[in-house]
Parts: sequence; C-alpha cells; structure tokens
Amino acid sequence: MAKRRKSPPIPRKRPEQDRSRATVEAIIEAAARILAKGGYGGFTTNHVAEKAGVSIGTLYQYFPNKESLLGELIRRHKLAIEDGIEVLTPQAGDLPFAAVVRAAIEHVVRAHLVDPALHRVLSETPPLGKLDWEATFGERLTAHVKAVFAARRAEIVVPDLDLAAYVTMRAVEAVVHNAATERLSDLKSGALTDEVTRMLVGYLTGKAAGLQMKPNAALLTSS
Amino acid sequence: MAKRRKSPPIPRKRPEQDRSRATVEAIIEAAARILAKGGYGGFTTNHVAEKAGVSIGTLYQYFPNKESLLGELIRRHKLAIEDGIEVLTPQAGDLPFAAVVRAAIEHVVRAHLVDPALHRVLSETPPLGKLDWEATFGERLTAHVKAVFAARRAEIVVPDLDLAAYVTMRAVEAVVHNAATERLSDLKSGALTDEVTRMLVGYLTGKAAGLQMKPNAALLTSS
DNA sequence: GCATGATACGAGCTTTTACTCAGGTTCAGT
DNA sequence: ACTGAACCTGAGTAAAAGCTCGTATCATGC
Repeated sequence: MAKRRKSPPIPRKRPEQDRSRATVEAIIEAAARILAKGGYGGFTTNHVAEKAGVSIGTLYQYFPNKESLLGELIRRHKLAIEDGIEVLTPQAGDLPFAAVVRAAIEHVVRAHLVDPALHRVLSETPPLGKLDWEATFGERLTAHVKAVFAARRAEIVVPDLDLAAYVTMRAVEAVVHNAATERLSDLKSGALTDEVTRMLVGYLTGKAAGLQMKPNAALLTSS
Repeated sequence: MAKRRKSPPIPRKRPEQDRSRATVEAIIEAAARILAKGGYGGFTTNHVAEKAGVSIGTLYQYFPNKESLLGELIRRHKLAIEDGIEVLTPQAGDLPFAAVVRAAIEHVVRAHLVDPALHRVLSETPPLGKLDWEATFGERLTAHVKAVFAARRAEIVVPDLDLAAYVTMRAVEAVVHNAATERLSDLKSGALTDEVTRMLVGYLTGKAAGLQMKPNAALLTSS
C-alpha cells in the first residue's frame, strides 16, 4: 500500500462534454463522502467508482492514480476555505482589535462547519496533509495575521510578533478543529468563539476582553 | 488493507527466557523507529521484522496481529507520558497560579520532547489515535486540570470552567505538538512555554502575566 | 445516415501485505 | 549426552487494492 511508482503519472484526459463533467463531479463527490465517512483507510478507488455509479476504468480515465484524486479533493477544499480570507485584511483601524480577532476566528469556525468530517480526514491524511495544503494554506493565513498584528503593534504587549502569530494560529485552528467533532454545539452557539476570542485578546493586549461585541448568529444556519 | 478479521485474535506466547525478551524488545523498538520515520503508511509487519533482525514468523509468535503490535507501542507511550502527571496535583495554594500553569505546560513539553516523530504518528494514526489513547489519556489529564481550576476558582475570571478546561487543554496540546516539528528550537529554549503560559494566565485570570518565574533550563538536556 | 472521437465499461493482471506452518536451532534441567 | 520445551526461520498463502486494456456505447458534425 506504500510505494507504487512505475510509469510516470501520465496526465489524463480532461472532460470536454457535459456528460463527462458530470461523471467527474460524481466521482469527486463520492470520494469526499467515502473519505468523510470511512477515513483514509476505507478510501479505495474501486469503492469510489462503485459509489459514484461509474466503472473503475472511467475513474482512471480522469485521474491517473489514487493520489491525484485525493489531491483534487484537497485542492478544492483549500480553495473553499481560502475564499473569504479577505475578511481579515487589516482594516484601517476603525474597528476595535477584539472585533478583528473575533472576525478572524469566526472565519475559521465557518470553514470547519462546512463539512467537519471531511475537513478532519483531509488534515490528518499523511501522504499530502500537513506538508502540502496545510503548509501553503498556513502561509497565506500567516501573512494576513502578521499584517494585522503589525498594524496594531501599539495595542499588543507581546514582544515577539512572529511567535505570537504562530501560537495564536495553531491554538485557534486546533481548538476549533477538535471542537468540530467533540463540541459541535458549543461551536455553533458561538460560546467557543467567545472563549477563544477572550483568550487571544487577553494574551495579545494584556487586558481581559469584555466581549462587548455581538456574536454572529448566522453561524447556526450553515451545515 | 482495511478489514481482515478471520480467526479471533488468539493470545500469543509470552516471552519467558532472556533471549525472547530481547527479541520482543527488538521488535518493538524497530516498530517505533519505522513508525516514527515512515508514518503508518510504511508500517508493515514484514518490514518491522526485517528491521528488528528477526523473521516474520517470530514476530507473529508474540503479536497475534499487526494491530496488537501497534497497541503495545501506544500502551508504552501512554505510560511514559502519564508518569509524572502528578506534577499538577492541585498544590495547596502556596504557589502562584502562573507557576502552576507553567509547570503543567512544561510537563506537556517534556512529553513531546522525548520522541517527537513517534508521538506525532501515534496521535495521528486513525485506527487507534484520537479515539483510544488520546481519549483516555485526555480523561485523566482533564480531571487534573479541572481540579486545579476548581481549587483556584477565586482567581479565575472565566465563568464556564468546563469550557475553559477544554479550550486551554486543546490549545496547549496543539501548540506544543506542532511546535515539536515546526519550531523545535523555540520549544527547547522555553520561549514557546513562556508564550503559552502568558496566553493561559491572561485568559484565565484576566491579567497579563509578568513571567516573573524562572524558565526551566532542564528542558534543554532531554532528547 | 454515417463516421469519428469522446465516453464508459468491467474482467482480470499485478503488486502488496497480513499472516501460517512445517520444520530447524538453542537452551535448561538431568 | 539426552530430551523436551522454548525459540526461530522463511517460503508460501490468500486476500485486498491499484490499475490496464480491449471492447462497447454515445454524441456530434457533415
């Protein structure tokens, strides 16, 4: 199950008619559902093809190998998360810092509420996880966070902004990520967002956050 | 690679002579090294046997199946982490709260510094990870943390102690866990411990932590 | 209608891998 | 030295899973 690299990953045919585009979508959707339900262990190409209602041969007409199918899944997932990232562009400075932090956290929460099971599997998958998508995704997010921190330098008491960005990002990601499967209700209700916001603001500014901003009720509607 | 459950997991012979005890140790050590290096994907019984310098038959004389070998690895790892957990018994109250928090974090750091790669793989392994070892391990730790929080109720500003315990534990575990592979130097120097301590104390007490206690230099010696 | 390329099928080939078993080697007690 | 138990060996088995390829069907332009 480990190494299989005989012929180079030949680029496969790209769908040109509507029929085949639908086929590819069905394959990807089936793959997502299988991954989300059975984890990487139950993720077999034969199984995916069957669940998609197509034959194995069809699957391999569009994906040169199993890994590329997983890759496409990851690519789409990353895209879905990244759009909307501009929420945390360093707004001129009119918003209170706590509000900016909260907005960022809500963005992460929203991303995890779309398809928690799939998100979990994808970020825990050894072959490509961590080293490919989580890294590049982290880079873009890191840039944003650092920019915001720099813009608010005066309000932040932590000396090392780089370390601060690292610690806060990992903490938020992990807490939200785990809560998506362990404390879904707290995640949806916004209680967890409150706590994490409090934690970050307290850490960064040195003052307790009063939580004077209203929680975003729209979160309850998704997923 | 998924299901294989034909005959019930027959209990295997237990080593009685020194020779066989050494064999078993060699197998376990080889398994640990292979897991740490190649992840669960490269973890095959044949490979383990070869690396341990024994035949595949010998391996199966002491472990009824692959899963049991992994289980033994996890059992030992958990034991190694759990001893020393009494560091965070709710000390009467003479220590400043920040010092207690720091001691707890240092304990987590120490655990991750023993064999970071193996620790990482073990906690990310789907079959048993998260649901088995991390869960039961988490239970014991959770109990300790909650006890400490309850004992220090007066100093804590967060209303929901249960949620507070959840958030802090996940945050610490994740930050330290990731830092073990991404920011090892900060982990060893204690800089990361400083930051995390600051974060937790700020969050829990509502006041910025001055970091007036001396960092534990002993961490540099391990691993 | 028909030709041609796109799309789909699925039996089966090949590799990988968990695991067995028949038989050989070493050790401990006498 | 002898015997029986403990220990070890590694070729072999079987099942799972990735992937191929020859064949069949559909869609579109002429």
